[in-house]
Formats: sequence, C-alpha cells, structure tokens
Amino acid sequence: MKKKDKKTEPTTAELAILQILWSQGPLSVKEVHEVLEQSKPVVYTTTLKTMQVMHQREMLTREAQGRKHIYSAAIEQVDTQNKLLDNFLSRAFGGSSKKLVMRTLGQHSLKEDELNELKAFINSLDANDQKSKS
Amino acid sequence: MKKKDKKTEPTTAELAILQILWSQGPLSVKEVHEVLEQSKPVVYTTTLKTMQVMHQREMLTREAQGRKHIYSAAIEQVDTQNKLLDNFLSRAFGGSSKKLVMRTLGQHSLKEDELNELKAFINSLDANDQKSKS
DNA sequence: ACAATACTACGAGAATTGTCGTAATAAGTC
DNA sequence: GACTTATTACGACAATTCTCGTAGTATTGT
Repeated sequence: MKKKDKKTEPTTAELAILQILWSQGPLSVKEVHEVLEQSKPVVYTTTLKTMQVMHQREMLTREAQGRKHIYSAAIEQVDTQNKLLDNFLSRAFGGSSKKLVMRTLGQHSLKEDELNELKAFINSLDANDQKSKS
Repeated sequence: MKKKDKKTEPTTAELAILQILWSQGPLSVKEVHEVLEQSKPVVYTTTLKTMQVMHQREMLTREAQGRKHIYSAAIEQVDTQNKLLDNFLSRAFGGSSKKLVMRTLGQHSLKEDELNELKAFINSLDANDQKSKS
C-alpha cells in the first residue's frame, strides 16, 4: 500500500518552493527565498508566509536551528507529480496519455541521448506489459 | 506566422467547456450544460455565466439563433494545449519533457496499438531531427 | 390574455491564492 | 546598554475564479 497522500494539491507558488526543496535538500527560508528571487521578484515575507502555510498544511516539515527553521519537503516529489499529472491529463488532454506524450515530444524535441533513453524505456515497458498479460 | 494568441489561459472551468465545444462543435448553453452536468453537479446559470465571460474574453464566439446563442470555441485546441503544456511542464517537471513523458508512460500504460503508434511517431521524429541537423 | 417555459443578463458572495506591511523578539555590534 | 540585523509570526488586502440567485424578456401553450 502506498503512502497516504494529503488531498490538497500544491498551488503554483507552493510548487516552486517544493521544487527547490526537492532538489536542494533542507533549506532555511532565506535560502529558499534567494533561489526563488532569481526567477521572479518577490518579497521575503511572502516566501516566509507561503512556507508557513505549507508547513501548517503538512507539505513541509521544519526543524529549529537556533532561531531559524530548516524546512524539508514532507510530500514526495513523485507522488505529487503523479497527482498533478493525472489532473492535467484529464483537464487538458481529455485523459489521453498518448496525445499528451506525442504532443510533448512534437513540441519539445529531446536530445539524442534522451531520445535513446526514452526508446529503451518504451521497449522495457513493452516487455513488462507482455509479462503482466500472461 | 501563427495566429495571434490571447495572453490569458483558460481556467479549469473554462477548459471543461472548451473541451466540449472542441469535440462536439457549436452548441447552445443548454447543450453544453447538459454535458457538463454529467461529470459534476452545476447550476445552469453558472455555465451560462462562465460562457458569457469566455465570450467577452474572446475565447468563444457566438451567433444568435432565435433567442438563443450558439457558441463555438474561438481559440484553437492545439494552441491552447501547447500553452498549457508548456506551463505544466515547467511548473511540475522543471521543464524536463523527458521526465514528463516517461512518467506519463509509466503511470498510464498505453494500449498496444497506441504504443505502436507512439513508436512510429518517435522514429519519424528521429528522422526529422536528422534531416534538420544537416 | 395569462401562465408556464426558455433564455439571457448581471450583480454579488464565497473560496482560493498571492502579496505585503507591521510587530515582536532574539542575537550580534559598537 | 543602545542600535542594527536576522528571523518569525500574523493579519489584511487584492486578484482571480467559481458559484448562484434574481430579474427581465421573449415564446409557447391553453
């Protein structure tokens, strides 16, 4: 059985913070804010507030370090992405994953090595399907 | 040059209406509402209001037919989906289309014919890339 | 002609999200 | 000890989206 997911999905602002925490490990508000600022002008207390709300909603955990808090993502990246993906898929592509995939590939061409990786992945999928079908 | 896109993206509720209009051609509010109701309880005037707003924002065109209006999508499905996709891709997958594609395929397995279609598509992509690279 | 029906128009409230300012307080500096 | 800095806490406003109720007005049936 998979981990119990909270019902609430992260919003855009929350997701931006999660991305940072997922990729750069536990960070203070200040550190998150510094990364966030690079892509968009935002006031420090906005970041702080958002992270406090996220903590309250149990998307983040935190640990006191002296006066400050060090935050970590409390929800898993893969689970979160899967949930977002499911929603997006039905919202925008009527649930057709084939269409989504083909559109994505048509729109954003992969580098050669990525393409090879993808091909290999698809072949492995194929094999698994065969197996699970028998 | 491609058609000039309006800046505003459709919201969730708007997208649901667009999906209906894209797939079932020009429809009256009543007809749209009947389809909409099947997936979610909603009051008629809510649908009406949403469509009026969409018309005002030029996402829909309409044509009087007697007392009622027949609405059509005024923005193209492909353009809209591409825009949504770009956003989603960066919001949720840090812009990595490879990750999005692989996750999608891993999560929602395609039927065999779809899979074959996808493989063919990928091979054709490959060929195009070769061509455009020379 | 009158009542019921089919529509549109529109304002306004609720819910959600994003943003910021101000206050409190601990910690370090001169 | 007074001053500046770092940091949290929190309330409140603005913007966006969603939803619904009410009103007005043709149309239709009896």
